[in-house]
Amino acid sequence: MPELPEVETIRQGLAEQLAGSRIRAVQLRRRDLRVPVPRGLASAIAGQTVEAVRRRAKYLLFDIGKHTLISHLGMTGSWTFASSKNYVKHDHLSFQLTDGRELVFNDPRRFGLLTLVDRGEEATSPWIRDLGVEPLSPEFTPDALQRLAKGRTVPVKNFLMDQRVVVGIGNIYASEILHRARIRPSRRVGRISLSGWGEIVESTREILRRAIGQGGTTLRNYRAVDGESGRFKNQLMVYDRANLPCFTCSVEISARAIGGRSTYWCKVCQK
DNA sequence: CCGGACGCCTGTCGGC
DNA sequence: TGCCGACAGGCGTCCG
Repeated sequence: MPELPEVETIRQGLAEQLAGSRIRAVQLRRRDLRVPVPRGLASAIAGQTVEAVRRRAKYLLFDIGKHTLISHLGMTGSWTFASSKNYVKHDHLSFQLTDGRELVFNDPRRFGLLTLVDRGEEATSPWIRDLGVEPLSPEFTPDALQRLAKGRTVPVKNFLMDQRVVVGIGNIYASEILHRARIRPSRRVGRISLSGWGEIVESTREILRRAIGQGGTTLRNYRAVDGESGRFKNQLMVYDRANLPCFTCSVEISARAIGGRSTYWCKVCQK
């Protein structure tokens, strides 16, 4: 579900709402997520203070006492403040804060991740270790992409979604980025010119930055910590617009599966 | 090493 | 109304 703009929006909400809060108690209601939640997770963080909430790729990193809690939202994970003490279906973990509020992790499909590492040691964990460059960092450059793409035949859309190359881009933003860059999603990466990579870098930064500014994209489940929907849905140019007119040229938007995922593009605007 | 298919799990939606 | 298949914002594993 959530890509970088959604995870970053959640991070900002958590950082505002949570920094300095003390966790009175932790309830772990289900351990069988994508990988089992460590047995000792609840006792390790109960009674501790949340000092920061950081993000790496699509992972949220909560610095709590001597530990860092690593959380991935998978397709349907969410962190929200519960308005009442009534649990709803798929509430797997909750923090009762000393000020009376309660923060809940809910994930119907259980593709999410909750695990613990020593404070600040996430970079060497198997989840984080092999991740590629942050797209909003100075290391995300046309040269770096061209070097990684050299000799490869993957479609550019799959390449942009490969978290070992560049992190945070998922199925929605991959289509949006390539539309803005005027490049077809099926183009083989080894044959894209340096100026093509330049377009991709610029488009990626622009799309992600604007999407963060709009609080992300809500298609169905996604909600920010405060329950707000992402407003970038109104600015999607191609995603979920099969057979509707391209906003640039009025030709019908094309759609087909690439890499097993729904992909949208304009066959006139994108080459 | 690379690229592509598949499975994980639950909910929803459209067609019949 | 009910059933059934397809599909959903991610990612790890397996196979050729």
